[in-house]
Amino acid sequence: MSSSNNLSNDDKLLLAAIDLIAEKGYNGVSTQEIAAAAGLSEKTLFRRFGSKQNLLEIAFDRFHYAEEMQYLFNEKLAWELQTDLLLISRTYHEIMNHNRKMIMISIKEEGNLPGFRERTQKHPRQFLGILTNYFTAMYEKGKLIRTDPELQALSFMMLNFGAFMNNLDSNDNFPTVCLEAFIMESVQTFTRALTP
Amino acid sequence: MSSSNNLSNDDKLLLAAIDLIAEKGYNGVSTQEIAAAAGLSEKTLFRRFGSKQNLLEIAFDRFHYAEEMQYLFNEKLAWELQTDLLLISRTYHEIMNHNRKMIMISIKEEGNLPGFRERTQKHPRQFLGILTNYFTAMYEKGKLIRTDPELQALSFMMLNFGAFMNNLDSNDNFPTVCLEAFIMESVQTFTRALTP
DNA sequence: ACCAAACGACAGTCAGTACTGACAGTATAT
DNA sequence: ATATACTGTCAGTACTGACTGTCGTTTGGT
Repeated sequence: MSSSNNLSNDDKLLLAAIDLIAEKGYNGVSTQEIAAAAGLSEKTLFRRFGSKQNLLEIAFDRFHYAEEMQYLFNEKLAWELQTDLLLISRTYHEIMNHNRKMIMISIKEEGNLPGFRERTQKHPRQFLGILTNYFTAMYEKGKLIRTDPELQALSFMMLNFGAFMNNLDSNDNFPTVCLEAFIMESVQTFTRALTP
Repeated sequence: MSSSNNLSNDDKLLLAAIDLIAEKGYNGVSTQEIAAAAGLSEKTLFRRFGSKQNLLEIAFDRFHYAEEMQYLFNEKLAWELQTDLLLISRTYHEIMNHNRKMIMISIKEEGNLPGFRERTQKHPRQFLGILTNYFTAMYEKGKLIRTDPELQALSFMMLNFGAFMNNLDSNDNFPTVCLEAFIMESVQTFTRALTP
């Protein structure tokens, strides 16, 4: 009745693992808890995944959304700074938010489970590359002042990364600031700074 | 020979605890490891601190540097955007870097040991307040365009916060970008955007 | 109805961990 | 020398956590 989702038992376990490990850390959560949160027995957990570590590993691969965003830019860009930066900023937060639990895990567990950090940082790297190319192209079109495009791209990313990290624990640390207002203000700042 | 620092035994334990917990997390480190890293016996650890949790608690209070920065601004500000933002940015990174281990702990252990997060966020909050006031004052002096000073201050902080978080694990994730160049570029961006 | 695959309940193994107690060693101050 | 205030060693307790084996029960497909 209550836990009659149409999820497979495997997915229930994987999602429960992600939830709990993101919250309490890998060493802060027991296989009992994970199984209980999934509404299944601990035995099933080990039958299906063999070990706790393998459970997390598979969970990570299964639910780490790695959508390609290359096309998103090539198709949708208007080559007008303000609207493009808005699109980029929103897309960034969308993707990061989609993977927020994985990012939380990769940050917390970087000392214990090596290799996770790299996976969650594919997107940011890709973003940085795309954004750098975008700035370069905009400069060549005469729509941007002369700057170091990579440093500029990094600045814009760090700004959004900082905002994302600040909202990660969802109990907003800095009061009364909604993300949308923040995005619009910061995009306007960069637009004003970079237009010739 | 090797571990003949002139630190007290208590401080050796506290510093070892901070090092290891920041790296592996509270549940990822045993009291044995901490004592061994301090070059002391586990028994001494418990004799002096009673419990593992109390050890961390005291370590946090003892080595969480809470320097007052209010004066730093009131005294040193030149009321000229670029130089002031540079000062603010560098001061921010200095303080955050000084407390990097504590911040790491507070992020990793937020789900397990409540109350630590708040302590490490006193500085950021104070920073935000001061910076907001600064922007307001600068606007009244006619040296700033009209914007929401709090949002603007938040943007500037988030940018630096993002850069700090990105460098936290010290194996720089985004290649070949030194902090100083980043600071100068981002300050220039904000200066250009905010001067009338 | 029947079979096979998956599941749960239970007991149990084994290593690790926070923490304690008893006893002995070492330095310094008087 | 003696007291004091520290230490380290070692054995041990109580508990938890990852993981396994057994067996009976459930479930879905034919």
